[in-house]
Amino acid sequence: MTDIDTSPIPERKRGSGVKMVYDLLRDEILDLVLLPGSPIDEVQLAERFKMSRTPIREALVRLAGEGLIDTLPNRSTMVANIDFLNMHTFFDALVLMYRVTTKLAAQYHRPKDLKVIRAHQVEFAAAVQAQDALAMISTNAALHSAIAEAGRNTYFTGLFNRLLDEGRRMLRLYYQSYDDRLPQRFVEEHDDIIAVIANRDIEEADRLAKLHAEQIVYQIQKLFAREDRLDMAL
Amino acid sequence: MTDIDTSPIPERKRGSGVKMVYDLLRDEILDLVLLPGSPIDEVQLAERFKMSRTPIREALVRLAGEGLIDTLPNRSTMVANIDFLNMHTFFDALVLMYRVTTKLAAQYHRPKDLKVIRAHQVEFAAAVQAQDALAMISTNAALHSAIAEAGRNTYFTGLFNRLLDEGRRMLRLYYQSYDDRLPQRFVEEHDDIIAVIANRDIEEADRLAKLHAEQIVYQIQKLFAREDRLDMAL
DNA sequence: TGTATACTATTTGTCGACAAGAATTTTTGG
DNA sequence: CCAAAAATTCTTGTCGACAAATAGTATACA
Repeated sequence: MTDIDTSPIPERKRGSGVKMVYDLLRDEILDLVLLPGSPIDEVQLAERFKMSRTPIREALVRLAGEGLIDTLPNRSTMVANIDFLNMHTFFDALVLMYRVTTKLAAQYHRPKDLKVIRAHQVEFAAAVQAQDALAMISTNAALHSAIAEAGRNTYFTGLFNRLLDEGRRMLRLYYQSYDDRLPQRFVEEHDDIIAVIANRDIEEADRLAKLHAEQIVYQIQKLFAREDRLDMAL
Repeated sequence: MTDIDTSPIPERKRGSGVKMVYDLLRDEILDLVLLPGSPIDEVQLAERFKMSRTPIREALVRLAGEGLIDTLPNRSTMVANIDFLNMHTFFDALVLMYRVTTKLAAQYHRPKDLKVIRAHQVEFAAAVQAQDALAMISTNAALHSAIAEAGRNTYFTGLFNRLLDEGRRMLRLYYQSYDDRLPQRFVEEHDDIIAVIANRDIEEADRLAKLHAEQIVYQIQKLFAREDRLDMAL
């Protein structure tokens, strides 16, 4: 008697395939499992997910739309590179979105939003406590994304989430070593920001968000500068 | 001798089909040739463009990514509706992008950018002179898009262009009659804005852009209010 | 007559295959 | 031995067809 392929879960629901591939590839790109510049092979993915190339390609088109992969016509497609030369444009956009989303959250949030926001803040504090740099990045992003949601402007949340994703990718490059940690100060700043949102103090929300964002940008730049020096030493 | 199908241009270059369908559908949606809510039939499009459904679907996925069409899983796909209820979020985003892109243009523009910007302004002035409302909309969008390009921040230009597209769609709804015209004042405001950009006066660029944007928003809201009254009269 | 069920039809999601371009290797000519 | 041309391999873009899901229609039953 020969072995019969008793595939555990060969049945996929119609239409779920694209989303599964999209989500997984997206995570792998943002977590740097797939490094920037590495090629993406449709056939390989088709084999890996046990499906035809058609849904794979649809997922890739979506990712290309978000700028996570680059597609050269009739040629290879690869994970988008990180543009370190124009980093300041990223920081400009990030700071502005921090400010405007926090401001709008102070203006339009509902009681239920605060519960969600505070839950994320608890997780962020725990990550800082545990000195888990990677967890800090993701919980910080989740917290600010929740604040943006409370502002209820899809145009801003859309751009902001995109920026947070891109930031997650950049920081992964530098936090590989796990030996860095964001200062406790950020936890307190978050608490202050949440407080002014709850108080609906719009001007103060803008001011604190600006300071907070600039602190984070400064922190990142300091990190990059240190790495640059290490690179030069080699 | 029977008629032979001497199709004029049956040959399409490999890979050009998707872009062609995407561009054309995009224009038709933004120009309201395809009205919001109207269904999109893949098979019909495939026949119309004389190609298989695969490239059609790829174009549709891209359009969905930009929010121009809505896709219900396993069901119909249709042109995205315009969200009149949350119009203020659109205006918020539009005003902010007007400001920040103008500001960055004052900061980072190069001589060549000004030439392009001024050319667009000439076209806008001509449209106002000709009292061609539709041309005013598109030339105004082109002008501000060019200003944004001079600011050299892809995150902002991306969101801004998206907003301008959405605005183009909204205004088409109200400018069908061709009997409206933007005031000459906007031409002068544009001239002032271009002047401060050329002078690299960042603060003044922000101030003028804010005033200009709020004027435009006010104009649009006035237009909508009038239409609402007409609707109610029916 | 109204409602629930079965059937049909339309539309979408997926598949395997083929063909066009580009990259790579092999062959040919100097 | 090297360079240009030819052949091959490999990947992508497109196609026609099939199958699943849903909508619409007809039928059966109370």
